[in-house]
Formats: sequence, structure tokens, C-alpha cells
Amino acid sequence: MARAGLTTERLTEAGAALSDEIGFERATLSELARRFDVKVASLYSHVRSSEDLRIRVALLALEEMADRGDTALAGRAGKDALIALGNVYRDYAREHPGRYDAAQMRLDPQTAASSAGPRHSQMMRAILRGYDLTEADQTHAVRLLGSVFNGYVGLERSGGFSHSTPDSQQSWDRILDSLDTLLKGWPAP
Amino acid sequence: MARAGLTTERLTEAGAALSDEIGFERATLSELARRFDVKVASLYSHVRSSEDLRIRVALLALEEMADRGDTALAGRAGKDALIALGNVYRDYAREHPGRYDAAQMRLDPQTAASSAGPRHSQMMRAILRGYDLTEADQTHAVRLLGSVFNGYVGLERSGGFSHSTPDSQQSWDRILDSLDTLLKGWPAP
DNA sequence: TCCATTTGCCTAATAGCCTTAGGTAGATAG
DNA sequence: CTATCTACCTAAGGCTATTAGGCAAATGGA
Repeated sequence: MARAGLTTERLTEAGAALSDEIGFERATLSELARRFDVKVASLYSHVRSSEDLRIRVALLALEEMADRGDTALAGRAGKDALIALGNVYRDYAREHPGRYDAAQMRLDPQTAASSAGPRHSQMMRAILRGYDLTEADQTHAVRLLGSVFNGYVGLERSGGFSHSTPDSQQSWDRILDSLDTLLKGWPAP
Repeated sequence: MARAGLTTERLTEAGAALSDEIGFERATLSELARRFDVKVASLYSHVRSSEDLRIRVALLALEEMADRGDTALAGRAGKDALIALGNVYRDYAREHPGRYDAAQMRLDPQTAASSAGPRHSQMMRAILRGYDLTEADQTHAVRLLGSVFNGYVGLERSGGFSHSTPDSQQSWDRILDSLDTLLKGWPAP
């Protein structure tokens, strides 16, 4: 019997593609096996469980977004950098909805710590160096940025404000603009 | 055979309680049937499908949060109101994690329109009347508030910033504070 | 090149959840 | 008190996940 040439990486990549195509929820091991024309049990040589694969897809998505973030931030600072990073998340979610959903998974602390998660915090901190904040305020601001980026993209994806005026793009621009203003004049406690 | 006295409402309520207890994902019809000491098929007289129940739990959660919001906003305005509403979401998520997860479901436009979703927008608009914003800017600001509230609670729940300093409460206070400042001096386009 | 080992994929089997079809007994109404 | 309704049941089929054990293809050492 011909071998399909499965590897953990290939399965993860295919799982990610499948998630984008039919949704993270519907991307099952069974469906994956069907696509590779292989029996489900065969996948267990490369992946510990269904959950294991989903975590791998989540980690892949986090890495990909971090990579895009690095690229986007190169040579930018201040408001430019802020906008660039925000767009990384928003664009990624549009292009890869399944992967983006995967990235929202709650990872256990161990896994989260060794994921690209910390890279995301680092990128936000890098942006904040363009503003004048104390160490503690930088942390608060990182959390604010994370909340706004994740929150906005999430609401946009759940259709919260499609087909209503003003359109989503305008709000997005306006929100990034006001975040910049806020960071420039970050209020004293 | 004694009857269990099932109704759609009772199942929805039990589904919500079960979600809080074992997680929204794990709250299955099978488990629900077990709790009521009833066969799974019996539930189908009261609920169309597994998905149907999950949507009902989501709608319940949205209603409950809106009710809490109304109560919290009564007699408050400006920054007080902002803080009060923010805490409604944060506290609700802590007290009812399963329900909160349910509320994140992507509902189809029909269902979303007839849900308590619009009440949430209305509450935010009510708060913004305490600030001086144009109609369009009010919409942008509603979206910003929604993003921050949802985003922050989501990140907090996924363990993003537990066990790190400054603690999450401080960031939350600081962020609400800065949102207030931002709204007071909302930048011109 | 041949043999030994590894390993990639298979079959078989179990278990859990979801869903539909059709039956029965307890509640309800005329 | 009977007729209808309906709440719950049994039975059965389908999909997903997971484990155990087997065979054949690939791999590497002599």
C-alpha cells in the first residue's frame, strides 16, 4: 500500500487550512483523514489526540501572527507601528478565520508560556517605547492594546457591526487614532 | 412512569448552570439528560437540537447581562456609569464562565437582532450621553467600549495576565480611567 | 545485497454524542 | 369517563474519538 507521507507538521498545516475552509469547530480528525485518503486511526501516529491537533493549529496561528507582526513593525514607530500591528491581527483574522479562532483557545500555562504569546506582548511593548510611559503603565497599556485588538476583531467577526453606518473600517481607523492620542497623553493615576 | 417535568426554560436554565459548572463545551445534551434522570431522546420534545440549546443559553446570558447592566446604570452617569457597566461584564464572566462563553457564540443575524444584543449597545450609548460626542463618534465609541470590555474579559479569562505584576485589577482600573479620559477629550478626526 | 528493525498505515472494536421514528402511559379536556 | 394529547420511552443509525494489535514498506547496518 502506498504511503500518504503524513507528518505532524503536514497534519497541522492541513488542519489549519481545513479550519479556514470549514471552520475551526468543524475541522475534525475524521475530515482530515478523509482529505488525506487515510483511515482516522492512522493519524494517531502523528498526533496524540484531537485536542492535540487543535492546540498545534493554535500555536501555528500564534507564530504566524507574530511573524507578520515582526515584519509589519520593522522600520516603524509610534502611531505608524500601532496601526501596522493592529492591521496584522485584523487582516489575519479575515484571511484565516479558522486559524484565528484556534488562536483564541485557552492554552494551559505551560503551553502558553512556550508559545508565541510572549512575542506578541513584546511587540506591543516595542510600540509603547515610542510613547512616554512608566514601566507599570506600559503593562497596563499592553493589556489595553491586546484587549482592543482582540476585542474589535472578535466583535467584527461575530458580525456585530456589519451593514451599519458608519462602516467598520471607519471605526477601526478612528479607534486606532484615539488609542494613539490616549497613549501620547496617558493620564497620571 | 413518573414525569420529570421538563420544559424548554428549565432545560435552558439547567444547561446554563451545567455550562458554568463543567464548561460550555462539555455541557452536552447527554449530560443534561443524565442530570434529569431522563433519556436523551426525551429532550427533543423541548429543544430542537444540541445547537438550539446552546443558542438558548447564549440568549439567556445576554439577557442576564443586560439586566445587570440596567441595574448598574440606574442613577449613574459619566465615569461612574462606565466603571459600573465594565464591572458588570467582568463580574458576570467570573461568576458565570460557562454562560459568558455561551454569549460569545456567533449568532445568525436574525437571532442576534432579536436578542438582548441591541440592549447592550443602547446601554453604551446611554453612557456616552455623558460625554460630548457627535452621532458618528458615538458609534465609534460604542465599538471601542465593546471591544475593550469583551477583549479584556476574554484575555483575563484565558489566563493572559494572571500571576504577573501589576495585577489585573490595577490594569482594569487604569484602563477604565484612561477610557474616561479618552472620551472626555475625544480627538477630532 | 540481504536481513533486522523501525514505522507508517491498516483492520477491528469500543465508547460517547446527536438525531429520528415510532410506541406507551400518564395528564387533560369535553 | 372517555378521547385526545403529550411527555417520556425504546430502538436504531450515523459520526467522531480512541485504543490494540497486525502487516508491509522503508531504512540502515553487515
